[in-house]
Amino acid sequence: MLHREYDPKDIEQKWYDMWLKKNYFHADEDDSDKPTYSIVIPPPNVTGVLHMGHALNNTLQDIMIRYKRMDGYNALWMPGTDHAGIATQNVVEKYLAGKGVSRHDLGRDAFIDEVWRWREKHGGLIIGQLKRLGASCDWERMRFTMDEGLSRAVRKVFVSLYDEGLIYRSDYIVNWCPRCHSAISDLEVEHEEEDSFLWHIRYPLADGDGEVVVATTRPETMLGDTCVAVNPSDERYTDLVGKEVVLPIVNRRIPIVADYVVDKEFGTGAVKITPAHDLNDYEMSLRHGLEVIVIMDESGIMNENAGPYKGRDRFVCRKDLETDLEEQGYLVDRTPYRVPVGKCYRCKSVIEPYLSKQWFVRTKPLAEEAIKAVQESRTRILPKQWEKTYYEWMNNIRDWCISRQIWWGHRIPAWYCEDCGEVIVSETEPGACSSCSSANLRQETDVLDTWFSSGLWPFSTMGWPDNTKALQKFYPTAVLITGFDILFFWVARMMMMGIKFMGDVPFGDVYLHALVRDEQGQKMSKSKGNIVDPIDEMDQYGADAFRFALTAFAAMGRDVRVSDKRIQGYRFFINKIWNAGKFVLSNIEGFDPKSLSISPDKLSLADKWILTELNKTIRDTRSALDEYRYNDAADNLYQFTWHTFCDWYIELSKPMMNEENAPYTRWVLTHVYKTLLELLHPIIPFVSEEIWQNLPGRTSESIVVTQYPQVNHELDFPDDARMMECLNDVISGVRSIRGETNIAPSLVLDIVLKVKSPDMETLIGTYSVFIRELARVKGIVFIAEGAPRPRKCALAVTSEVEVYVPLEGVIDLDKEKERLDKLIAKTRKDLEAKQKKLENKGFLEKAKPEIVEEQVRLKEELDFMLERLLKAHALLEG
RNA sequence: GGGCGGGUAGCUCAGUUGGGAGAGCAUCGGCCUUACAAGCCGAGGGUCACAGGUUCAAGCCCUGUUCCGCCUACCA
Repeated sequence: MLHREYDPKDIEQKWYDMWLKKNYFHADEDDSDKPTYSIVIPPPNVTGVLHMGHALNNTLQDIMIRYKRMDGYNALWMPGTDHAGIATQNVVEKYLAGKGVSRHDLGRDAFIDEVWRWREKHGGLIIGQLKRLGASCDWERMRFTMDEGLSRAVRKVFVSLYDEGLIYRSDYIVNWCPRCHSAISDLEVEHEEEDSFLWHIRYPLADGDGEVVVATTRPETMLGDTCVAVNPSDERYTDLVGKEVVLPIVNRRIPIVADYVVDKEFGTGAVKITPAHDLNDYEMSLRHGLEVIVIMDESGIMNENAGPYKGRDRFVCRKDLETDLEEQGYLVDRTPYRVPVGKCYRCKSVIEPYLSKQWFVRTKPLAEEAIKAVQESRTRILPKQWEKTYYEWMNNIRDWCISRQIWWGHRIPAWYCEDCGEVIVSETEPGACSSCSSANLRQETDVLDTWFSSGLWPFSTMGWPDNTKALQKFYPTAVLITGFDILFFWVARMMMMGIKFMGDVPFGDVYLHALVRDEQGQKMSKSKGNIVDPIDEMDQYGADAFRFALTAFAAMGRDVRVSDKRIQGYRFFINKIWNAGKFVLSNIEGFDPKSLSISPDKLSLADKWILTELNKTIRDTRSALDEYRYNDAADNLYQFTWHTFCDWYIELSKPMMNEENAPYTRWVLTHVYKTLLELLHPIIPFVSEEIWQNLPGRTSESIVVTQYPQVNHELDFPDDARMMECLNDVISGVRSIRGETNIAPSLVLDIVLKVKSPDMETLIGTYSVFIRELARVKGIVFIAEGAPRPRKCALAVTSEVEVYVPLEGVIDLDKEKERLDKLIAKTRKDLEAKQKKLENKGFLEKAKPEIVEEQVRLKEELDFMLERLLKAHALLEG
């Protein structure tokens, strides 16, 4: 029996524990009977806590996995966490700072030990939260990107790409975060426009008179200038090319060169070139063989090359330099200017383009294959509009900087020979130099970008590089479900790596869901203070209501806005389901559905109707889930549960409970409700299980492993369903009259029905109990089609029936007139539009015949209604 | 600069080959009808951003305008 009131706290933990105990979530690679369905989880940061994005993402995955598991698939959901290099290192460093210790105090090995300890202590948090949400991952397969197995995969891939020349080490301008003390990839830089200035600075010619004025947004970099460039076709400067200017303050002589990339229109048409601190400038320096001068250290502090500014922070230097330039007459102008500023996505520090030696992946050849895979539909990207974005990025892909100057991560498997300088890249530590046999080797201290290891996730988690049974069984995965924000970071890289090392795409579908925003559509962030905590939501409304809300929000390709109000609305929905369960259970005590054999002749019209509606819901829900139309699935189920099953069928079933066919009603009631719970289970696992376990006629021990509902063609009665709709229309008609003319609900009415055919009269006669109970009617009198209409009645017209409610002594005549006036006006309007359409020759000639036919039918219906309404109105007067 | 998405009821949003404008919440009126007042019954409310075009027919397709949001970019 169910508790009187639904309380999520009573049931969620209980069932999750049971599911784990029964090992339902485990997918067996030796099971050869079932078709396979697999998903790998986007691994959350090991130090992270569950946020709304995770909640949405994992709810959507869980829905697919539970659906497929119930539907007979060998369904694997591979779980795990990501070591999140920079993020985790930052967290642990902050923790240590609280104790007054820096990572340098500890040293590399001790610090890494500290991070592992941190992970032991806090790494399980988010996993527990996923369980709270109901995630049905195969937990015994839990992986971590720093596990020995996955680390082996990383080394193998690195060495293999290096041997092929697809990984190389080179000096290049990278995005340097002076706070993280590391290079980061292009993707990890966030661009923002900020108010700043454009400085115009005078560079005097070295010999004789004259000067060149350059414009810059970063004046401090002039300390590292090694030339001034102009466009070769710029006549203003033709004579100056080849001459030298003197760099103010530092008094270095630098040449004026001509280069085609210089924009004549911008500023003065002359640009200062700082090869060590700007990508364009660096590339230009290669073309012209220029000197390269690094003027800052790794913390963004000016170094000895900055002369008098040595030791000052880069922004302090900018200010001081400006003052000095002005005092010495070099500053020509300073105008307000919007500049794009790159910031570290982790710590928001301003990124410094910085010349350093880094490791890169040559991505072009990998990207080509990844593009082809999507073009050939071996992988589908959904919603489709993201395909273009994917192509765009892949086509313009730049080499990927994979080295990070931090400690927490996969250490790059490269060693340098201290004697001969040879670089040895190897999966295992080499004993001696491959070139000179020296044992004097030093390992690379850099670690790899975290995304390098996540890029291998779909196969490294399954045991690669060993050719495991899991790989054979579950690779490629069916779908990757993730947020669009990591399409490049992660999805693109998995595509490249999967194709390269497995020879096959990592997933058949990529479903990209939207980002979760707050009610105002703002991105959630700690600084804005608009974070909605999923755990709070679950505490307040229960995991099921929360999941259902997320599912209903997840319209394809749209932002997801969380609204407390809506989540609460779905909490009420769960409550509705619960109460319906109480109703069902209280009416089937001692009833055994298996004792009955169901045949159509035993079923009432209402039974046939609800069974037909159920089939439709099964069809719609399945196709919605198959196509990742989550909100459609949720909406369909919501509509059917509340407004079809509860509002109508349960009410219809009440009077049937006392009839002789009551057992069949009980059967249908139980069957429909049980099926409904099964349809809902992937979305609301806990409450569906709780109620389902109380129902009779179960054939498995848990809803988790019961067959997902299939359309039952033997219990499909579309014609009967239409008849039932007619009856419902009569009920609605009476209710509408009641509502609008202020008839007291306690007043039981007599009505007169005028029907089109004797068949209809028989049908209504047979099921008049429905009308009597649901519309609160006592006497029903039928009159024939040709008979005179009763006077002084309110009228409701349906497509098949005219419903007369005698007014005298019952209702307000004027109210009814008003009501009819409104109806007449509306019907007239509809009719006019319809008529116009049907008088249009073009329509009759060109529209599809079935469309025309339909329009004619609708027009006739409107004609019929209007005529009745007008007559009723006239009769009111009499 | 390039690309993408959006502007539909007071609010938040659905609307799948072009063919009767929808939901939830809010609002108004009436109900303790024995599963549920976290509920039931009834009702009101929209020139589908704007302007053109294609079509017999446009919220939906095309063009332009405008306003928002996001992604991307080496114009100092």
